[in-house]
Amino acid sequence: MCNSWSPRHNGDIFSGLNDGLLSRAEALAAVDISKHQSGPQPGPPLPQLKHDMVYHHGVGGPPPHNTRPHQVNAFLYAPYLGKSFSLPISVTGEGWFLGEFRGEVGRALTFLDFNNIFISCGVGSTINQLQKPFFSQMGHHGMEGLDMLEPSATSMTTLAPMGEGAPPHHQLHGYGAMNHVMNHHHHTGGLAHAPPAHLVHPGAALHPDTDTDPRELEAFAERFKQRRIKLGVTQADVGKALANLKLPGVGALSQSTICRFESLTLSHNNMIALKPILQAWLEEAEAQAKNKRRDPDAPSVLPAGEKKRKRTSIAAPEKRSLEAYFAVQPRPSGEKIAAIAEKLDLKKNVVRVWFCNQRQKQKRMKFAAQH
DNA sequence: ATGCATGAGAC
DNA sequence: TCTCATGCATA
Repeated sequence: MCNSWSPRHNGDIFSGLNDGLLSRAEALAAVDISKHQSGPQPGPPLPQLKHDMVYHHGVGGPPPHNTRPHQVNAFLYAPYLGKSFSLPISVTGEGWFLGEFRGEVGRALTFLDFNNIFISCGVGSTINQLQKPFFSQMGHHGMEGLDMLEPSATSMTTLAPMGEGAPPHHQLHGYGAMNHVMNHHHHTGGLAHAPPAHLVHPGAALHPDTDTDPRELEAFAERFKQRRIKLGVTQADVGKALANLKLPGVGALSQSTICRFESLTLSHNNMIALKPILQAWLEEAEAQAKNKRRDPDAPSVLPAGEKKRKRTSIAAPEKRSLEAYFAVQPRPSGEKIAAIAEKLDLKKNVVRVWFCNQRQKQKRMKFAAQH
């Protein structure tokens, strides 16, 4: 297949682009036809490919037809992210669209969309044909105008992820460096930090290395869930029961938190702080179960419904734009947040909170990724 | 299970 | 104004 694509040598793809194109293009996609090695190309640094990507190019099949889409494995380079990706794209006479859209790649691409980027295919005869915005064929409204929100376009060719002088922030150190920062109290349960060792259940491990080890936490979380289920207790039940443990400074928790603990979607520090508490509950619960002593449950009187919080829902197109911008600048200034909010017709606070939550999520993901 | 929100405390 | 631990509401 792909005959009409006369596979040119990949090595020249980047250097072959003229300055005009380079200055404007924020991402380059070089079609990596099956015969080609899908590995890094000379020129920009080429990070490893994400493992969560799926490679399924329809190569080897019938020759390309103008009207029938065919898939090729594209090599995409996103300068802003300083990363490269390889992914399958479908090509038609009209243009092309993604074959995969998720994870980091998805973000990179929405990022491209956000900036109204044009992807260039490294195959001579079809470059023009492929120079179309990703989403113009996906029913996505254009993002024209948002470019004004972008960080200085001059550094666009920089390979390192950048963004309006955002400080290094040492966040790459993951949670290791944050273990000492977990010292603030909290309004809800006072669980913000790990309880003093002497308050921890006797059976709890006290050795830092043991309590802190991500793998140990993971193992415990799984054990916890299984035993919890065996006890016939729901996540919400556990949360409430925690208050009955009478551990100093330990109050109830929500189903959300218990769920997140079990699914390891809390921050590392949070996991460490909660582990001994949940472990204490688990052991107590199993002890009571053994004694055949079941609590008739508490009355739990719902304090007359009042302030019903309303959860705003951000529509997919807007969300893609936010993700796009996030990929470029995870920490936009207040002004930019306002600008983004206006462009997307969202409340500024909604946008601000979205970025906050996104950062939290990203931290978790990064941590999980390296463990 | 997860998206959006809140609030205390740290910058 | 941000981070972080959490929670409410909902898909």
